[in-house]
Amino acid sequence: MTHSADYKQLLREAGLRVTPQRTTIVSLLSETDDHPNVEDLYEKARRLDDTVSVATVYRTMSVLENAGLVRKLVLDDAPARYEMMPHTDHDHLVDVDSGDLVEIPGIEIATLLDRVAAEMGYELVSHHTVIRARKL
Amino acid sequence: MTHSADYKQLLREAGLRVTPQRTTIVSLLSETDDHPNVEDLYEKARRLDDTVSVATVYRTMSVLENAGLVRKLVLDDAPARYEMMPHTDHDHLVDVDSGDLVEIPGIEIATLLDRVAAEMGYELVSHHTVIRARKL
DNA sequence: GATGTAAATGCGAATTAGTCGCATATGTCA
DNA sequence: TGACATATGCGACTAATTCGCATTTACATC
Repeated sequence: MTHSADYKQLLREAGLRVTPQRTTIVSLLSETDDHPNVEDLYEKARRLDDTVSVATVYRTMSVLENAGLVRKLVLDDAPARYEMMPHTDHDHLVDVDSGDLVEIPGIEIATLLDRVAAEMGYELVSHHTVIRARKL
Repeated sequence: MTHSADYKQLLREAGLRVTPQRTTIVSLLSETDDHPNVEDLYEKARRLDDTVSVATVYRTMSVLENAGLVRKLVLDDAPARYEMMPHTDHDHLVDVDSGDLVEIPGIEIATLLDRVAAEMGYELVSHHTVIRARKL
């Protein structure tokens, strides 16, 4: 359990205003293993601070995403999920039977996409890879 | 310009009922280079056949997708776009400055993802890769 | 610490993309 | 041709997200 001062620091360093709502949201997202959506975050945040509104969760996620602190995972037929910007780059795999979302470790995919973009005359800004798969 | 009988055939072979609306939609989608969304398709279809409704376009896209005739491209912050299922597999690159969507040719990406899934004990069902990039 | 100001928040209303229920129309198969 | 399942149009509905606006708050400056 990291001290909340760390999360405040994180916000400050990103040039963002430090509000209790943002601090709460960042700490929740930092200290979870899964990939919550806005509703999940809203409910958890509510328990810690009953002033936070859904609108703020949405706005905060957008701010954090723009600041490069969080990553938004857009799925086919479910609300977007979020994770703190991973230090170790990874992509995602959705188990089509269970709906589970698991991380694909490694930089292999990113490396390839980087090269592919370059070959097409582009500089890669970001990428989004979701594999849908079934357990063997 | 392909004869509409071909599109009817395509539907029939997929085990789907051949309706004028479906034929119109398939022909529009087959004969375009870009990746239209439902609204685009609806407007174009309307011009050819003023009975078609938005609901039918949505339903048709869903039917075609399930039948494996069409591929749905889910984007970050825009309505889904569609393309006829490509014979040559490819992924997509969005130019972040212009919003253009271009195709990434080749099977390199698919091959890698296939291998990655297998290494994790999964069989790949489908994948979705969108690169956001900027012209060099 | 007090204070001015831009930015953040809560609330509920609005918007957007997509789905659904139902009555009617139509494709398909015998 | 007739029967029946399926597709369609329409408008109502839902879910996810955004927005407008009045109020509050963070933070730079004094």
